[in-house]
Amino acid sequence: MSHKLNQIFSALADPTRRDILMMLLEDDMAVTDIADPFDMSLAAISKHLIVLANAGLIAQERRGRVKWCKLDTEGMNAAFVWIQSFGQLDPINLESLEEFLAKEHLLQQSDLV
Amino acid sequence: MSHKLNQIFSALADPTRRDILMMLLEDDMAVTDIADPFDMSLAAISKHLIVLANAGLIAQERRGRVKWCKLDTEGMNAAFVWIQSFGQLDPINLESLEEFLAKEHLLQQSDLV
DNA sequence: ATATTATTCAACTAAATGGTTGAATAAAGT
DNA sequence: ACTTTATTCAACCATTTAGTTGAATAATAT
Repeated sequence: MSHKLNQIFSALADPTRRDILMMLLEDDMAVTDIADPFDMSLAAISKHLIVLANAGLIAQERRGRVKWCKLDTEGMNAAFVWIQSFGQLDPINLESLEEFLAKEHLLQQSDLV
Repeated sequence: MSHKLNQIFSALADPTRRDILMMLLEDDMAVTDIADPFDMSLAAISKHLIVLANAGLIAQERRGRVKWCKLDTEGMNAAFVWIQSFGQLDPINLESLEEFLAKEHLLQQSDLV
């Protein structure tokens, strides 16, 4: 588990990789198209994609000669959950929010983190 | 801004540093006390703390010969906000949660992200 | 069959990272 | 004054990382 968080956070630490994730929010993309806007070799982008895939931040599927890349929520979720469980967050205090919602029976316990 | 996210995520990518942050959830601590449970030199921990401080994840204040370390929410919040703004998250859909709470007037708009 | 397109592999390089040790600094206690 | 305690600095080392280039593989198009 922890070693996956290592991979996830370290994948997110690179601005090129964060940019790629943002691009994939729009739509699934082929490797070449992802590489296009970057001032960097295709091989470099290919490596970045492998890092993202190993972290569970994207999924890749080969169709013909094209390898399609799409977001995988697993990695991002793991990061989100860790930070969330850490608490101490200004914008929304999730701990108390969860407590509140649980009390109000607005959501089932199982729906919460 | 982006360069701060680099520092934050890269700081979070190391398990020792994540452990340190968890320890600081309990209470503020001196460098030596933080180092104690780790099978690692004091100097190594000192470096980890500098990385955490540069990322805005902890704040350090020297009092006498002791340097006290405490959590700084700034870094964690920045990471949280980035992931949040990214959307696509399973466990709690914050967008709709915010909308819901706003509608219900349970929280003021200004309390939300 | 041949050329083009999509992607990765392999070998290399420069820089960053995470650790070590021993010495240095600085404050407090005796 | 001297010693102990708290922390960092400096120099070093091994490993990882992010990039490069050129060749290799594999599928599609002509």
